[in-house]
Amino acid sequence: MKFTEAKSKFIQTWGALGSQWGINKTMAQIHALLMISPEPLSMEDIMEELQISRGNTSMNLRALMDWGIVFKEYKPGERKEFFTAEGNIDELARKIAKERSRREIKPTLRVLQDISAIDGSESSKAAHFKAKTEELYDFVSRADNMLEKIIDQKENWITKTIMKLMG
Amino acid sequence: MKFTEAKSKFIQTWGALGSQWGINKTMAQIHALLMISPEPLSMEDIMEELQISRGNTSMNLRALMDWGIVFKEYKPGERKEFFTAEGNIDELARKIAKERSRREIKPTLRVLQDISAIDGSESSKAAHFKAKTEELYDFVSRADNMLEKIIDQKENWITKTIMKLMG
DNA sequence: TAAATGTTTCAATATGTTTTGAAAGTTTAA
DNA sequence: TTAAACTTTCAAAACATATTGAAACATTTA
Repeated sequence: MKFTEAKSKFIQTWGALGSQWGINKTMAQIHALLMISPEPLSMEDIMEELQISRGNTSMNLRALMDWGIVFKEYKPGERKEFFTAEGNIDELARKIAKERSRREIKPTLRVLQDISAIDGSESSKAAHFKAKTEELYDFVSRADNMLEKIIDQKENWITKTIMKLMG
Repeated sequence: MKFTEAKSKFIQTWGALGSQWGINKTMAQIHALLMISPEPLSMEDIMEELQISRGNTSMNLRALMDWGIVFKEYKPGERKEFFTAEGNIDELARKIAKERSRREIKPTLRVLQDISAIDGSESSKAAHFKAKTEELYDFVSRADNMLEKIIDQKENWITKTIMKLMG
C-alpha cells in the first residue's frame, strides 16, 4: 500500500469509528489528520486536505479543543492559527474516558438515583422497578469507579492494569 | 416521584444514552422496557407502551436478539411470541462488551495493521505515519486484551477487577 | 383446505444531523 | 482609523438515519 492511500484509509476508518461512538465523522477525521501530521496544520490545510468547508472546520476544531485533545498553536511570524493533536496516546485515551464519564455516566447515575427513590410498596411492578434500577445504579457506579481507578494510573496504565489483572 | 413517571423517565434516559453510543433510540427503549418488566411482553404490549409501529418493533427486537440480550419466549396456550431481556446485569454488560469488541475493535485493528505496513523510508511524513499507526495498533490491541481479561472473569467481574486494582 | 392469527419486509416518508457559505465579528499592521 | 487577514456564527440546504404501514409471508387451527 502507498502512503497516500494508507493515509486516506486511516482518516476514513477513524471517522467511521467516531460515528459508531457518537462522535461526528468530521471531528474524528480532523483528529486523525492532526494525529498523523508531524507539523501543526492551519485551518486552510485541514479544509484542503479533507475537502470540507471553513465553517465545518471551525466548529469541529472548537469541539476537539473542548475535549482537550487538540491544541491551538501560534507560529512566530505567522498570523494564522495552527492546530496539533495530543501526541501521547495514553493521555489521549485518558482524556476521552474522563470526558465521557463526565458527560454521560455521571448524569445517568443522577437519573438512576432519582428514579430508584420511588415507593416500592405501591405495587409489585413498582417494587420490581425499584429493585432493577437500584441494581443498575449499583453496577454503573462500580463501573465508573473502576474506570477512574484505571485511568488514574498516570503512565502506561494499560500495561499496568493488565499486569495487575494477571497476578 | 410516581411509578409511571419514573418508568417513563427511565425509558427516555436509556434511549438517549443509547443514541450517544451509536445504538438506535428505539432499540435502547425496548430494552429498557423489557428490563423493568417483571413479565415477558408481547409485540403488541411493546408497541402500545412505546407508541411505535409494528415494523419498527419487529426490526429492533430482532437486533436485540442478535446482540444476545433479549430472548423470545413462548407461553403455554398462547400463540403469540413474548420477549424478555437478559436479567443479570453483569451478563448484560459482558455481552455488550463482547459484541462491541467483535464488531468495532477487531476490524479497526485489522485496518491499523494493514496501513502500518507501508514503507516508512519513502519520506519523513511516511515514517511519522508508520510510527503513529503502529503505536495506535499497539495501544488498541492492549486495550482490547484488557477488556477481554476483565470480562472473562465470569461472575462479579466489576468487583473482582476493582479488588485487583486496589491491591 | 381456508380462515385466522401472527410476524417480517421494504419502499416511501418523516425526522434528525451535518455541512455549507456568506455575513458578521475580531485582531493586527500601517 | 482603515484596510487586510483571519475566525466564528447561523440559517438554509444537503445528507443520513429511523419509522411507518401496508403487502407479503408463515404458522396454526378448524
